Amino acid sequence: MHVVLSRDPDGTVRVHDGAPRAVPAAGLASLVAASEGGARDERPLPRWTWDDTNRWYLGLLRAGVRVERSHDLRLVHRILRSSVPAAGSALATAPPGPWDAMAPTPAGAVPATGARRAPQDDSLFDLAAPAAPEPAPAAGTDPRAELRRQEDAVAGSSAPGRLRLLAAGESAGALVAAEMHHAGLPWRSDVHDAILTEALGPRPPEGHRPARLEELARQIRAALDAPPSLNPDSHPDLLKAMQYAGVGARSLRKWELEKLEHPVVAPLLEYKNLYRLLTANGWHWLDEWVADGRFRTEYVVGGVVTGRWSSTGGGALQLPKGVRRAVVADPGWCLVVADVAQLEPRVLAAMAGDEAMAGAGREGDLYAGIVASGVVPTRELAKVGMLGAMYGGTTGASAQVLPRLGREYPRAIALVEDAARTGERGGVVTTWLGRSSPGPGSAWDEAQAGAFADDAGADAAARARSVTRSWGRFTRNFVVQGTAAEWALCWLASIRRRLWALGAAPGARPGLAPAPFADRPHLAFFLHDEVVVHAPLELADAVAAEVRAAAEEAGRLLFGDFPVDFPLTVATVDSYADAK
DNA sequence: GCTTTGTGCCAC
DNA sequence: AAACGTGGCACAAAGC
Repeated sequence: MHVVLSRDPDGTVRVHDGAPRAVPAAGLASLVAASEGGARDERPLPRWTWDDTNRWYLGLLRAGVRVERSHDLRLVHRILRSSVPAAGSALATAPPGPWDAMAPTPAGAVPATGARRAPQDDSLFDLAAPAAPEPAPAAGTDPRAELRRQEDAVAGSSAPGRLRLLAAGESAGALVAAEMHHAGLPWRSDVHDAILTEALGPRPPEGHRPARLEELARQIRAALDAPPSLNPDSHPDLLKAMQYAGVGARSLRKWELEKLEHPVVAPLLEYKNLYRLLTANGWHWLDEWVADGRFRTEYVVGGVVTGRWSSTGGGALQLPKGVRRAVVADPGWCLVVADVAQLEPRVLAAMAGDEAMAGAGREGDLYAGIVASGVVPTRELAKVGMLGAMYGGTTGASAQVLPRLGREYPRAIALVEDAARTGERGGVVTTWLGRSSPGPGSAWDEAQAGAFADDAGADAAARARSVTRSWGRFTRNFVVQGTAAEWALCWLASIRRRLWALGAAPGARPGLAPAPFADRPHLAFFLHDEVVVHAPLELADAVAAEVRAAAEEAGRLLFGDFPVDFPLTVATVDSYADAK
């Protein structure tokens, strides 16, 4: 079942399964493709087991080869290393080793794996450029030995079933991340340029402000009676000028400026807004991150402590709503955009076994369900109340409704309160599937020590209290955000498998995506509780149905028969901006 | 000159 | 309303 891949120093690949063998690097893609193609016989497909998904899989994808299942030793090691359910294992108790030090392989460091080369790759130009060498695995990392340690740690843990699911989900997530990097997010540079030009004026020469910003800078100076030398990009200078003009702002934050009444506020807010567009997603961004009609970022699986993904490159997880108009499906294709409604409170309800809260989400909108139960008068209060419960809010409306939520949903609220108390005590909390939080670290220790020192004053005690509560908010949120991330991993894994099973639509027009996705629906974007699938138009309805089925499957995988729903909003659109 | 820190805003 | 979780990123200012 597990087929472990390793690489000799000379690049030769060793394949460890029933019949261990060595293959030249150039032969790997065809070997993997042959194993994946053998689905017609009864044997299950191999679980490709490697030190790092990017290192192996990106090359395979560039050779047009997809795999069904994998096991990412680096990612699973990280989880098991600190997982409380596996705390007694040899893996968890060993001194730090090379698997702990391993960083993810950057996509740029991975060359295409041999075989199935596209014709244009054989050009003289290509021959003149030597292929990049394969990135070397870390010294002292024997993948077979590590796999055994991981299997032992899981089998001997207090929750083998859950940890096994987490390992499979994390590994599948790594496949999805590599595939989304490979396929890219469809991006229309011309549309993006039109958005920028409409808002800012035409692209200015390097080092110059766009016309609209220049005009707003002029208005800002006029409103402040400031000299032409005033640069609105300089916070200290601008604040000084505003003070001089008696504006009364303590900072340049948007929400603070919005409270003021002064002629400078309107042009300044618009300036900040457009300046942000220019610097974060302007022409430079377009030049750097979009090529051949695709935006390619690097997803970092488990890049957030809670298990959420992060990304590096282009700020992919912060794409402003305003530029999503540039995300447009290829001709003859569409985007199926799906997001989960109120994922985190639903996950909380299921973890806590809180049937009342799960029931509030039965008809769709969970916050509306809370209102319908008579707990709070408005949807807005239900929402801020639940968010406050999960984030640790202590002020305002959120704190006001918390007691009523606690009375109606004692199990759910107790779960997050317990997680907070554990964190405040310096303890570790664990998600539903077994990812544990880091310890509080030296800042927490030092704060407590400070409060007990002989010369401790009121401020030291206050600081200790603040650090303590802050860590409690972290662990409170960790269990919910982390379990939501686990649900999302299972959702993604299921979507990925189902999309491939749909196959190519007969007669569909090929898109611009590279093999193996040129004629198949594929995941193109993922944002915590939201996915974008790029699909041939003919398959839009089928894709939507599979994405919904995948959400049901994810709920069952995590929470079995517990009656909790994960309803989706699904939209089939030409542009991402048209979803919801 | 360089790197680090602070500010502020975007996403969920 | 602006305190209440997780991040990435760009820029200017501060520090070396």
